[in-house]
Amino acid sequence: MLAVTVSITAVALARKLALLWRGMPPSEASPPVRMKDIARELGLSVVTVSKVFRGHVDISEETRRRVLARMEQLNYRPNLAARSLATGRSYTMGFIAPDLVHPFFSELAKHIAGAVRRNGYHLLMSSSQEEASLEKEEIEHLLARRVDVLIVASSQPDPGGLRSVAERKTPLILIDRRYDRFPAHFVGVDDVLVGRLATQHLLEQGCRLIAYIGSANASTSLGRLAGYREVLAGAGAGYRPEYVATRSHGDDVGDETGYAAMKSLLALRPRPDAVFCHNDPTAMGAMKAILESGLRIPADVAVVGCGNVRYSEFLMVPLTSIDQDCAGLGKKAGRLAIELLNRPVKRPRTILLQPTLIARASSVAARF
Amino acid sequence: MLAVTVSITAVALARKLALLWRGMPPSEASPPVRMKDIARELGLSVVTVSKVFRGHVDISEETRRRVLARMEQLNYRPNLAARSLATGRSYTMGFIAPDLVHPFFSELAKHIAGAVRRNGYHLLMSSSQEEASLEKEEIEHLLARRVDVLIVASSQPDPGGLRSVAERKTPLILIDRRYDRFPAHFVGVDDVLVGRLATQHLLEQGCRLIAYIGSANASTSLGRLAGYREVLAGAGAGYRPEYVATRSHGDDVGDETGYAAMKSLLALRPRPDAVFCHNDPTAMGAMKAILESGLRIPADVAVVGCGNVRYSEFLMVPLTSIDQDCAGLGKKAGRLAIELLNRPVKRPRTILLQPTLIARASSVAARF
DNA sequence: TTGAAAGCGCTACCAT
DNA sequence: ATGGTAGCGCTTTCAA
Repeated sequence: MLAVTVSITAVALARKLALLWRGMPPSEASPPVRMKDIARELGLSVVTVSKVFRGHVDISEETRRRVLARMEQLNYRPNLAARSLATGRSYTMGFIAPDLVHPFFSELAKHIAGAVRRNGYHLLMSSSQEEASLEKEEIEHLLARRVDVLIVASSQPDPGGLRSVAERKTPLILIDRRYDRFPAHFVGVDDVLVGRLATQHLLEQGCRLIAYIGSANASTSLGRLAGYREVLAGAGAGYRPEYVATRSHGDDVGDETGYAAMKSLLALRPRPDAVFCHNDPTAMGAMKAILESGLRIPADVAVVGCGNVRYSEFLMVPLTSIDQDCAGLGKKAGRLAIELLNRPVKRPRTILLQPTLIARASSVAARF
Repeated sequence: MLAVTVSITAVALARKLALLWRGMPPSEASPPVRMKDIARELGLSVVTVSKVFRGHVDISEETRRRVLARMEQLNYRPNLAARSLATGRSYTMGFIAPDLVHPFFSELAKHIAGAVRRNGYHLLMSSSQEEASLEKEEIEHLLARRVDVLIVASSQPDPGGLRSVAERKTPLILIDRRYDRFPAHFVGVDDVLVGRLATQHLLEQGCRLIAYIGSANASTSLGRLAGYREVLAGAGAGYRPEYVATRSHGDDVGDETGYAAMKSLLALRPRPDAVFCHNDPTAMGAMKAILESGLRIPADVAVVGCGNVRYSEFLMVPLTSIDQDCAGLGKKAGRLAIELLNRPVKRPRTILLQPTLIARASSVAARF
């Protein structure tokens, strides 16, 4: 009997080694270790093993040691599907952005992920391509996956589409873009201030005919527009509706939108001598349009963007931009998310970070 | 009895409406609908409901209709944790890249996600920050989550770190970066050809002293270097080791690496009259260094990057770059991943796409 | 300090 | 065509 066992084992081992030798994985990998396996080996119950794993206190030091040691050896990893089913938590958060290739949102994703990582949380990310319907679909998809928290930089024109989420028990955190009087947590910057900073800066550079390129979809764009108008009004510089370009079509490609919008603005008389763009990709497109028209930046037209995206300084003309502290936003959102897992659902919290202007060549001393 | 029931329902409804009215979510959302609920309502068994949901054939048209109708009404969503536990699949794939803010990789992620989306798959994404140890950690993390497929743009200096993955049953797809004689699927471009295209192009522009900036970590960089050397040798243009800069430290910030490397290269005599950078962020850094030194692009130094990243044309000087068909890579990888879910594990497949050169101002007619 | 039992929601297998 | 039974691997509750 023993001989037979040995010989079978030997054959199996030989086969395995042969496969490894040829650089191939074994045809049948050993199935993952389960608590049951460890329990049986150590003559304990599954419950005890589970308790040790979760750091429960009513376990003797001796037992704990043995279990942990064995887990280490076998490289035990809990089956999260099983755990999810039992606990009702997925240890997963959803993050939806209009465009994950836009450096602002990918940077955001990176920092959120970093903030929740230590708590064993992973991010399921989706891109809505700046389309409200796709966003709704993705929200449903993530909700079906039972994400524990949903973080959304929303593309909904109004909060109606998010209403159904708010009605479920999954906590919802809006980031960057928000809706007034909508019962969800919010992490972002003061967009009106963003608009003020940018416009004020352009005025200080001597610009007088300041245009704005925004998007009709995004709340951020509206806030920035408000700040822009406010400062213009205060300066007596006059607000001209024709200097404001806000497209409503889904622009997950801000650069193209910015290019087209700037082309139109440049055709106006008097021609604008500055443009404030509601995000950096849009500003890139605008800069391209300006240079193509044979005009100089900032001498003929000064440009200010927003987001202070990673590659801003490598653009045609280094881009002045409003920094939104992307890293800060991500971290705050991540921390808030973790907090919401345990705390009872309190009233919506709003976290606002301060935007700051980073001056670069695209605007500095435009008129001098 | 009926009266009582009605009154309870009415009270509950009123409470719910009151809450909605105030714009707040109901304090306790109704728990998700389960197959059990639908089965009970319709006087069927859970099994039948399950079969309908999964499009099984042995179901009467009548039953199917009723079940689907009810599911629609109740907006039924399966509990994926339960399904995972029962099937052993997570309906999730892992994607690890050196840097998800790098537009090349975020674009890749976007297309992979798009390709697997219709199959009900979501992507768990992680960034390894170009560090081998972090990558290993993330791999373990994703494996613990039982992702069904793992797609990795690896930062390992050698495949040793991936060996343990290859030995498990989770299919592994390497993307962009690969290792010779390593038993994993691969989707990428022919990197030697990339190097040839870039170098050949620069020679054709009249450049003779062509430098290379790469990374010691990435297989891609080595392949491109090989192509570069090959062409230089063939042209009798001579290969000068001092013109090759490959840093080994983790450069998830290619732009800084490129900047520093270019600074050194510019100090050489004779000074290079062209530089081929193994990716676009590196090229951005290099361009900055060149312009800062008061030199012109391409007249003094021509630049070619690789990746043809979304914003390449908006840079200081529109950047000539080797396009790797990012969208194609993503789609191919996604399709392969789906295929691997069902097919038995066959021998590693290699999918190579053709790179193409996109000429822009940073290199064109450099010497004329 | 330990563990038996029950159950999370779904699917696989095999009867009927 | 339909459904009963038996899990999947883990946590929760409560008894020992």
